[in-house]
Amino acid sequence: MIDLRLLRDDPDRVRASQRARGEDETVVDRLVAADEARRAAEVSFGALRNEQKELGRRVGPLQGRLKKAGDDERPALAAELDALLAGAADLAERVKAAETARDAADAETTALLAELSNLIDPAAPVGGEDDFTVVEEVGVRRDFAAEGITVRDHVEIGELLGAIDIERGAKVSGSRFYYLTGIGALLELALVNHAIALACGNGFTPMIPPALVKPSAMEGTGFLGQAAENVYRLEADDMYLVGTAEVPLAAYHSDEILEASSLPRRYVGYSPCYRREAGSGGRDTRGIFRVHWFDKVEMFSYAHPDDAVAEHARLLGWEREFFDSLEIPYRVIDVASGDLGASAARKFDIEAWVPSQERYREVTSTSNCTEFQARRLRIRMRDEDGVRPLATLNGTLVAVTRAIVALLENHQQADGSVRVPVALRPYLGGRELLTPL
RNA sequence: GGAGGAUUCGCCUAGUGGCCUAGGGCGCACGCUUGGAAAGCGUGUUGGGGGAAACUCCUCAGGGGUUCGAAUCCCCUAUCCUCCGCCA
Repeated sequence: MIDLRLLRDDPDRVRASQRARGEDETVVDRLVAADEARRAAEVSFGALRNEQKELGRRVGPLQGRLKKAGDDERPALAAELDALLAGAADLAERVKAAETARDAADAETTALLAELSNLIDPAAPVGGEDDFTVVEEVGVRRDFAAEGITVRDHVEIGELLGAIDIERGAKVSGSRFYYLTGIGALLELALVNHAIALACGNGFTPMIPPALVKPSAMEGTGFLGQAAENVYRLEADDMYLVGTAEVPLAAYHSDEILEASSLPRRYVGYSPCYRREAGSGGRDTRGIFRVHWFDKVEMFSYAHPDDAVAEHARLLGWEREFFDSLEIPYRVIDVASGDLGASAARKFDIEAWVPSQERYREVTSTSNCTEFQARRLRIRMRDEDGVRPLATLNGTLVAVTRAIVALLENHQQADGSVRVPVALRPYLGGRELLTPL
């Protein structure tokens, strides 16, 4: 959620942000009105409650005097007490009514506030999905024709190597499921270990987080808005399967106040990710590029808001370092405003070259959520200026299935074998080549 | 799944219907003292809402209730602990 004070002071800025996202901007005016009503209700309740407390404070002493009073003053005191209690009873009614009104106004404001997406970073390109800007292209794309190689896609290579079993994935779990088998399974472990090692070397704390979370964690990270249709919900237990370790890593410090001096706090989580892929029917149906479940190593930072932009650049830097080490050509794009998630103010994707498709495809993504998630999850920091929300950022180190797609395809050889990039060899027992069975 | 117990300001704790407007200790911060430190003494130390401010309200795990008035009494929920059962 955004800061209500900012909404009051500069509603135009919020409207502009909603517009750039292609989202409803009328919510802004409704929210301004609701906030005003809430504050008025707060004042009435506070005043009445104060009156009630003052009255209440007089009851005790009066009862004491009545107890010790002689017969002559008793009737007068008793009458006074009765009058006091009668007044208090009447006041109690009004306090209760005012409290109910206050709570209702509060709930209304909170509900509207939850609808608002994060303010976009003015630096983000404006527009829809295709309006991204290319930041940089990195690496050299192989000329397979010149090498005399007929390009196989990852499904073919995966079969040759005995690395991916899609048919049996479908048999057991349905479409968009797979087994990683043999060298494929080892490849996942190698990628994960390599990623975790890179992160740990840069001061991240490794984490194995729960992949099943309560509604509050899902809501707090902003996945129950427009993204809700892509989330698996376990009806019987009112729990959610996470689509990314970002969820448990963000909720990890919910309701906490962190010392500003301890920031940035960096965690790297390895978890399964579950996505319903509603609305993507028919897209990327072949292979393991778009699946309902995959494993992922995700970086997560809790940062000082003033440091968030720099931290975002650092996360992107580590993502790039990882794909550099895999010797896979890629480009970095600055995602356009209309394609940002509800929580993100700005987002950079790394898109790896996929030879079989002859285009770049998303393999990682890093978002600066500024204070948006932190407000929802009540994560704050304490510094000289007091207590206030901090910034959260996340970035993929490796989404295993997509990395495998890029790796197998970019490093394939004429005979269907796959060259192992140097950086990965230590994690595969020194193997330099994956060969067909 | 069953039976008990617990949950108060970072930590420990007092508190069984009205001077609890939540007390004390530890820790922490600042000050006094000191050549410097320790000790000692003093002051401060949960968050949040409203308000320009004075100030005011909320916050004793969360939610409901009883009452003129709830940390305190009642009900529900959550989490943790102990024991039993079941399972790995």
